[in-house]
Amino acid sequence: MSGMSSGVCMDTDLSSMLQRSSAPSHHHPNHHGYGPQGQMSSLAPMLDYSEMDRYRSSIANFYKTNVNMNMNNFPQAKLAARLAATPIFPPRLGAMATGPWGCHDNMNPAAMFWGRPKPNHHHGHPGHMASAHVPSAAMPQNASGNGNSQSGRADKSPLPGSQTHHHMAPGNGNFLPNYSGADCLNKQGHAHSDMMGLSDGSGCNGGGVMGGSFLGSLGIPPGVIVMAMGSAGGGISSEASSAFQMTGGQRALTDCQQHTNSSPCPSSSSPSSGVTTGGGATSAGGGASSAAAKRKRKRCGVCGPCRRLINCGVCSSCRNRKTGHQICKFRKCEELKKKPGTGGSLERPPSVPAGEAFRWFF
DNA sequence: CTTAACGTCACC
DNA sequence: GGTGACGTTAAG
Repeated sequence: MSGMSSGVCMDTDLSSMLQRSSAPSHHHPNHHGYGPQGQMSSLAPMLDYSEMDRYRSSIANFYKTNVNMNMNNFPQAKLAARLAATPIFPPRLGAMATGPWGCHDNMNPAAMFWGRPKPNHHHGHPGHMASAHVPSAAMPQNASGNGNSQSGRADKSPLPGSQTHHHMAPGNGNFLPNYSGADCLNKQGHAHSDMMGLSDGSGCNGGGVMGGSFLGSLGIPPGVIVMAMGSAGGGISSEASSAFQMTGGQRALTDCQQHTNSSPCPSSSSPSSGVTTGGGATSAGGGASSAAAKRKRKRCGVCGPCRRLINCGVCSSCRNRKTGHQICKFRKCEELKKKPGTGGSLERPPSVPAGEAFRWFF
């Protein structure tokens, strides 16, 4: 963990910008008028969208420029740059700039590009969590300031700037307002108890993981996202699919997402899914032999780490990607961490009950 | 026991 | 072929 707390204090233009402009949501949702159920009784007056637009432009620009240095190492950064300029989510949906830690102090541009919406009160705890407060700029409405070619995409958003959608992320950005509750917020937010956002999010239903990501800011349970994205026919799918592939176009979430017509990810038995936990459905030949079955397991796709979309950029696996050949430690599937033999036939983490995802969503 | 490195596989 | 990721194993 040493790497986590050290050397992650950003002193970049971005951070300074954020510190200056971003309101330090001080982790107490209620301070912002959020009801315990995520209702923002009085948020609107607190949001200054002109400011948000300003930040958005800044962020878009930031990623288009500064992040380039890390593009190679962090493909996500590319996406971040793109997303910073591409409104795949409804305008004012509430953007995200929380780092993978779901909290502050991750300086890796690639590792911090999703986040929470910027609470707009310019007072509070300036030193605290300010650095990660990339404002909602990550989800521009039109990225006007950058000559961005996709600036008009906001119109395509499936959820047009509805006031009912733009306030997903109270305070600390781990928000899942309606189903996680203040308890969760408190747990993950201020206390930093879930800085890594691993599946141990227990009461928070894994919110920590997605909480650090843009999905979390949708206020939709992680398990639902995949389905929602895919099934949203007229929805976020096209751009969102890119977002989901930010892990390098690999398998984690994209596995789920690719099967939009079938069952949702967690329990998907889709042939090519590979999300068959412990089901060695991987071998191309379909050898189906037990040996082949345990030959190479795949990520469950539903546990906290699996739902994490971005590499931390600081763990040994990330740092030694070339030699280590390992996935980011914080994205390492919980299932794969277990011994193959150990009856850990856990289909999904306790936090993601089988049918719950649908219930959440509907 | 944990971690890092290597071999190998899977996907593009 | 490049890249990401899992399995294995050696080192600490």
